[in-house]
Amino acid sequence: MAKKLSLGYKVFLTHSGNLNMPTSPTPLQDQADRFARAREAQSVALLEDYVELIGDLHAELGEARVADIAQRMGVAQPTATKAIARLKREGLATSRPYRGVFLTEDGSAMADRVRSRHRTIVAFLIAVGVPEDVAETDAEGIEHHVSGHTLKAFERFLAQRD
Amino acid sequence: MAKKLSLGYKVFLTHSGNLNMPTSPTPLQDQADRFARAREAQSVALLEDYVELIGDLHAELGEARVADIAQRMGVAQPTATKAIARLKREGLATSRPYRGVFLTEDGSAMADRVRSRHRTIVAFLIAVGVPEDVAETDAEGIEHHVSGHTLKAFERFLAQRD
DNA sequence: CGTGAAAGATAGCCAGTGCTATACCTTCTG
DNA sequence: CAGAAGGTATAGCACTGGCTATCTTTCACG
Ligand SMILES: [Mn+2]
Ligand SMILES: [Mn+2]
Ligand SMILES: [Mn+2]
Ligand SMILES: [Mn+2]
Repeated sequence: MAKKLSLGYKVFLTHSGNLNMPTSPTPLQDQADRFARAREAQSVALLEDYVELIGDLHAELGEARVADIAQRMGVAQPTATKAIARLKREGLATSRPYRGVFLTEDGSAMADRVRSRHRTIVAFLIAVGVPEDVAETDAEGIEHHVSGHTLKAFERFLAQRD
Repeated sequence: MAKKLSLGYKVFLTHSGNLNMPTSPTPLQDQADRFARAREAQSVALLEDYVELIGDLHAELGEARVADIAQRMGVAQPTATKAIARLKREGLATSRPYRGVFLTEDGSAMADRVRSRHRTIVAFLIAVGVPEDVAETDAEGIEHHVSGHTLKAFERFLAQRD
């Protein structure tokens, strides 16, 4: 810690902005936990995007080939292969060499969940005045950091707006 | 590519995000560009969080020590040291061994921008019905993926709501 | 003052996610 | 039905961002 100061109250230092709120100490640990959660979300983000995309490809083309996955993700083919290896390791997908990629039950469930969330967020952004293409771009990153609680709030907003 | 399908327009797909030009929809490339942008946002996210935090620490304690940075980020001290090395490499911060970390003009500007955006997003989430602590957590990840366009939409919403 | 505890730097490990180059397998086509 | 073409796997490199262990420096206090 910086200096010693009278210590003891440092435990109650609140995060950046507030300074105006009266109560809620927001201990140091809370902020660290938030960063940890964001890091965790990030580590899951790639899995989510791949799984959603593989589901899309099956729906559109009847199969998900590595080359298509790589092209749509905007990465080189070996990068996609490596990501698919991780999906398999985590029980989200299977694949037979030179044959394509398939989602497991878990992977399929994740894909549905992720796709639904993606659509809600895009619809919500458009509803608050963001142009569709911008909404689509921002949603691709935002989606991985929106909690169930926030997602519900977005859905409420969309429902009430009509 | 899987199957042959219509192809033919694939020849015109250009790499990299030229964006802004109204010509040709080419949805395939668009999606790849969106993923690329999300990846880019992620690579900047850590810098943004550190820079904002260093600014906060200077405001609260008069200095930013590595131990404080590490504690608030929820990482081990060498991890913070390594991140600070990257900040220095990118011209956002300086530091003197065993002394503390200081933001450059660029770093300071980024901190202000990032802090303002962070607050706007938290306020916006609260305004649509997300509890404060959840808003604070989700914002920590979301903030790095919100474009200027979307941020403006959030600000409009906050202004009109009253 | 001197010194020990705390802060910071450094070394080295690991996993993840990019990349290129190249070898291998399948498929299409003449 | 033999290649050629193209899709896929593999090897190997770079960089980021975690970690622990350990060494060095600073500074507060006895
Ligand atoms: Mn995404
Ligand atoms: Mn998505
Ligand atoms: Mn953040
Ligand atoms: Mn923030």
